[in-house]
Amino acid sequence: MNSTSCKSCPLRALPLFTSHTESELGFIQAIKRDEIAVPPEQDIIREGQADAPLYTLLSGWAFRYKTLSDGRRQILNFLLPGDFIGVQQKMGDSAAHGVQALTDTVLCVFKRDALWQLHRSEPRLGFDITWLTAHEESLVDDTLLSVGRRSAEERIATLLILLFKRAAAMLPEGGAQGVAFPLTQQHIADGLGLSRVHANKTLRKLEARGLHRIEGGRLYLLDIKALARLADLYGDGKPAPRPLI
Amino acid sequence: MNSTSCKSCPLRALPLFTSHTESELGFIQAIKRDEIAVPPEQDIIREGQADAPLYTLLSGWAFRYKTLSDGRRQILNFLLPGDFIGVQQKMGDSAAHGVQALTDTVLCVFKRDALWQLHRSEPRLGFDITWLTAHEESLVDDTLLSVGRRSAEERIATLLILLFKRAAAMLPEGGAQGVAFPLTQQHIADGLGLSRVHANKTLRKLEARGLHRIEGGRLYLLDIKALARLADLYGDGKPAPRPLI
DNA sequence: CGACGTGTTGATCTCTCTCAATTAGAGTGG
DNA sequence: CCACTCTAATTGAGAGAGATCAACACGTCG
Repeated sequence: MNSTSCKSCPLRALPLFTSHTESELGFIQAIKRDEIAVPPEQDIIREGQADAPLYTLLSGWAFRYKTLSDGRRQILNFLLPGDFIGVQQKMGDSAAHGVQALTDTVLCVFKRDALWQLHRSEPRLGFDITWLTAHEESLVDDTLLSVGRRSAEERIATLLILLFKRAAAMLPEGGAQGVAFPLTQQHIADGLGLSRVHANKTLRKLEARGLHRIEGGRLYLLDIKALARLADLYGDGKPAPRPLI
Repeated sequence: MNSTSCKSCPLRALPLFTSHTESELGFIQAIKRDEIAVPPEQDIIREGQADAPLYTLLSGWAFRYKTLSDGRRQILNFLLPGDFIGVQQKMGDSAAHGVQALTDTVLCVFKRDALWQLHRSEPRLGFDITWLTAHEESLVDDTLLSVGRRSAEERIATLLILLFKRAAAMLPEGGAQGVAFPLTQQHIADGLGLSRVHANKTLRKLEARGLHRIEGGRLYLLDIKALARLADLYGDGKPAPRPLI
């Protein structure tokens, strides 16, 4: 069901994406194996799964996670269209984390050794991928800072701002009238190292203060200044100016 | 002071490192700019620093960290010889995290655009680097799981085991008679999202139970089984077998 | 209509933080 | 060799953020 051609990939229209040469596009098309749809709740990669293929998220949301044997789950980061899935595992190795669809998703499937092929014959794409990988790491870094050092209120504020920005960046532009927001409170809790109950109480507290609103599967930021102050973010997530005392 | 030649790099002797062709070694040598020594406590890269070069840690320990404007600090991961420093930041961008030396360290310095040069002319090295980057991310993933979902005892047990393994892997082989361990309790606390006081109390509790000992800057694991049970690690960090209920 | 998942809310409980004070060790200078 | 200093490690006490437990509301779905 190799339906979409890479040349007409909808993601290419987004401002985030670098332009590709004909050769690069041709190469991508050549290593693309399939295109699959995955419904919400379903695992794209199971924890410990061996030899998972390489994917690209074409549409929908997903998340990476790890669990402990007694069921405690930590969401490592959320995946939006354009993100890679499965770069982490070395060839022939098993996955150290699971990946699960959050909404209805469509994925492009690549052979596992595509990564090496790509580095060899299209070094510029290879370079892009190491950069994307490094960038995904920086998202995890941000979450680790939150979970390790921010209070529940601060964590929620941080998550709302960062997810809003990522979701808004996928939009055609225009009205900051809220973005689609498919997370349940359980996902928020698991992403921030909180209990479901406490995540709920904190969300309600911020909502009552008029900082944001989540309704009908959409997220509206009503007081970005206040949220950013809570999150200790300056500008757009640039590192904070450090007072010397 | 370009003292060490890449050909005789001490790191190459380690079993962890893949062998390189003459061409690859020559290339690395060619982009290597310098070799510098950094004393403990000193920043290798400051948070927010623009245009930091690319480094490789030749000897000693370091760590990546982020701080909030009021001083709260989270250590993202620890760096041991062979690790890369500074791949995360895009060219011309500022560093999203700081890097600080933990012991006396020696670093190889590379031009910032070495990364692209390398991808273009030595794709196999480029591939290695994306894999190394992905691997570093998986270390952060592990820590995030700890900080988000493990109790203080479990976090400490996990950290001790994982650091022990990494440090031991650098050793010539032989006696598991403990490894050099340069972290203060403050570092442990900042790496696990705990307060210094609580990290201390938890360490003492585990030590009193005979699980480990830290003495004279060395770490000894006295009851790895018990530590691994606490950490919920099976074998060597493989994902836990999931009970279906 | 009952079952189920998600969201709410209140009442405890407890793990971890903060505050404070003390001890131990390493380094310095006289 | 000994006072003096500084930092890291300890330990106890009290406070608090967030967890757990328990009910209940609401919407969806078979």
